Amino acid sequence: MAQQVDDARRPPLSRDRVLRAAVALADDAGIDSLSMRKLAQELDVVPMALYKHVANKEQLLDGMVDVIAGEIDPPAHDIEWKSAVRQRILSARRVLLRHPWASRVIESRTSPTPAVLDYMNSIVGMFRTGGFSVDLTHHAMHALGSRIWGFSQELFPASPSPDPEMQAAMLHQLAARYPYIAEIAAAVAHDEESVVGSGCDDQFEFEFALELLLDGFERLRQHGWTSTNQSCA
Amino acid sequence: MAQQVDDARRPPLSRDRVLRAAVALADDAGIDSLSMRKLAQELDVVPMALYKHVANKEQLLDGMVDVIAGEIDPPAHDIEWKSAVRQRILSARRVLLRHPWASRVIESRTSPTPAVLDYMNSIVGMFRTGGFSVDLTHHAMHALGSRIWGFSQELFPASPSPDPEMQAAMLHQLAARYPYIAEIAAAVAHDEESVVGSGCDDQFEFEFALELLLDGFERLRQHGWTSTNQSCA
DNA sequence: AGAGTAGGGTGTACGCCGTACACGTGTCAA
DNA sequence: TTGACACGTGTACGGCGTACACCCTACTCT
Repeated sequence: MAQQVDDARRPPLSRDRVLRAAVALADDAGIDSLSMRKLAQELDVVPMALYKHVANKEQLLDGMVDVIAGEIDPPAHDIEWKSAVRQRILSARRVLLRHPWASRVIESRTSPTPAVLDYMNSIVGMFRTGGFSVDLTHHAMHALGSRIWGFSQELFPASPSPDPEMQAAMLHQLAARYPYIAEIAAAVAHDEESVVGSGCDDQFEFEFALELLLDGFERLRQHGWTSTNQSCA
Repeated sequence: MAQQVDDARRPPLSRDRVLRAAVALADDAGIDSLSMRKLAQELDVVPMALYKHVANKEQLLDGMVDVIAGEIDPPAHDIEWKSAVRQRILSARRVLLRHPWASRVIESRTSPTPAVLDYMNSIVGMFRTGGFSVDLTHHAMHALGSRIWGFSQELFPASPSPDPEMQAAMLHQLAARYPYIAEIAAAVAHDEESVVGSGCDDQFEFEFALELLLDGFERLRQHGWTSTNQSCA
């Protein structure tokens, strides 16, 4: 009876509802705030109830990755391999920008889920139908690494820039010990005056590296590269 | 008095001793087993004693990264930029292979420590003295991303391969849903018969991608690439 | 010589976390 | 009617990071 009253307020749990709530919570509050207890609270349920739908927290995270993998645009057909790959990867990137926690979670996964395999399989397929050997495709996939997901490791994760004066002072201090880094920081700071934003243009950086790799792949393919007969130049 | 007896058995704590013990513990037991409590136990000390030497666990991890950054070989001089960069990065890679936990910790750091800045500064310097513009150097650094540290994101982190029969069965099942992935898996499995190891040759994969990027940088430099005048081909 | 002070190890306690386990309770099949 | 099953509940355990109050020692200053 009491449960029925509850049921009126909240639909019954399901694996899907749990996963979607988890994604929403991570989006809103950050991945560090995602605990089984908080998630349960969000769903108006006692923590242990979740364990009827996911085996443990690891599997919850796996499921969350699956959910967002499903948000990536379906693969395009009938276009040349490079555009197809780029398009798919940039779509993945858009998804990951909507879910900033996802990159860290993807990195931490220890074995791929079906949705992840589907995604990777489709990209491998693009190389293969684009005329790449199994060998070269294999190494290209490794070379792409996490870039397949549309993110690259940020070395300095966008420090919040204080007022310009402060910034100039810090730059000066930086220059004493790290002259080369300071040089770049200065150039970036200067660019900012024309472009908006508080750091590097991440999208540009990402696409720059992606094109560099794709062009490299193309060149190797044209030269009939194989791993036993290396001629990178 | 009691403390003096203790002192005979264990030297006094220091930031350095704490950090080294933390690195050793992470090496031996894995980063997941590294807790302030376990570390304190290892040092024969009460957990809170650590907090006189590191502000909190985050700073402990920062310090650990600094320790291993110090293990990277010093930069070489008087050789062309590409060899210098490659050499330094491969040295970093060797360090990281000795400390398998380090890549995950590095990724999780939120602001760079001095030793990290030193390392990055030296690599930036190699590009600059090698004739790269500030602009191109900047983007090259981003393109390298975590590869600067000698690791790349592994998408499938080396699943433990069971007996060959089992493996063949799994491959067959894989082929039904993920034909392209299976194709690669089959090729890798075949290679294994001649080469030892239970998966891809990580070192080869790493160097393949590194050379691809370095060659790409070189080509852009020769063509006088700038970010406002893009001609990647 | 005595008082004061700073540095560094200790003990206790709090509020989080993931989750094992035993227990309802509602639904449906036999 | 009875039993099985699915699923939400309640309690409890052992771990975590760390705040805070406390010593005890060594050293400085008068």
